[in-house]
Amino acid sequence: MARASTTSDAFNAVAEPRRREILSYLAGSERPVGDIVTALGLEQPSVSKHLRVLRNVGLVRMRCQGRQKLYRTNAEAIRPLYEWASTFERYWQHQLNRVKERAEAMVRQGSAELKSPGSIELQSPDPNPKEK
Amino acid sequence: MARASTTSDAFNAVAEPRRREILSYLAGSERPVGDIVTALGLEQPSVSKHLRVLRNVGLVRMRCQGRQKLYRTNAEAIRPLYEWASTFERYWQHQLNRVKERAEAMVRQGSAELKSPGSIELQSPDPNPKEK
DNA sequence: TTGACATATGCCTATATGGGTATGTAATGT
DNA sequence: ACATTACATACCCATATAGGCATATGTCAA
Repeated sequence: MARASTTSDAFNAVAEPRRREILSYLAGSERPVGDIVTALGLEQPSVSKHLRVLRNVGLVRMRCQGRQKLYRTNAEAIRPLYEWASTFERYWQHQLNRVKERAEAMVRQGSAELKSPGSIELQSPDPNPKEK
Repeated sequence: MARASTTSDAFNAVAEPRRREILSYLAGSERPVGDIVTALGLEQPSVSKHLRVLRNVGLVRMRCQGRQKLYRTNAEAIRPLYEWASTFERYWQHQLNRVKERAEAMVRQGSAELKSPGSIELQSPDPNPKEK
């Protein structure tokens, strides 16, 4: 079978970069579709489709006002993502400690294996370092 | 064009439910592929492919040990998701306050529009309530 | 070397998508 | 009524899957 439908859940809906941009843009204040089109530089039908997906999973709410439709992001629907990610918080804290400890140990024994003890790379570590 | 590649970033990789399961399973301790297969009840080639995707975006690390390969989730790579989601934290708190205020106002004036003031639905609100 | 075990890849298929373009529809203006 | 504005849909197409199955690769054991 193919990939799961983007309309299935927030995780899939948010996997699309443009939809994340839309969500950020619509956070805080409601806006008509046209504003999104000009703000993000996308084609109008494209925006409509993304909004459709976002609406289906509850990530945005819509309200009609005359001939325009005002959208705003429903932040509440992002919470499940937040909670899932925070499940791993304790683990990345562990990793932080492990790295720090190893770094300090190396510094103590004057090892040159660590290039710059003051700027330990944590944001984008090498995906697959040779361990041992 | 089609949807963005799942190997492009963590958001896409995590959109797949099975991959989320794998990440949870591999959080905390490293495990050989076989364990994942039996634990999650997936086909071995399927697991290998998911691991490949997860590795490409840095969500898991791999280490060889004899004829097995030990995988563990790299929690650090989940942080960007966490941070993105937490961007919306202030908004869902706003919504919380708004709902609470309305609820309290209704309770004060004895309105019956709110069925049960004590259990305000926040987790899965109606995606598109008729506003006005 | 031969064989068993642990994983990774290759290949094929059905499907879901996102972009682009054209068109449908509803609301407002003249 | 007619034109215009603001969106939503329909349709077509190229593409990236994910699943299932067969097979290749790498490692250890006898």
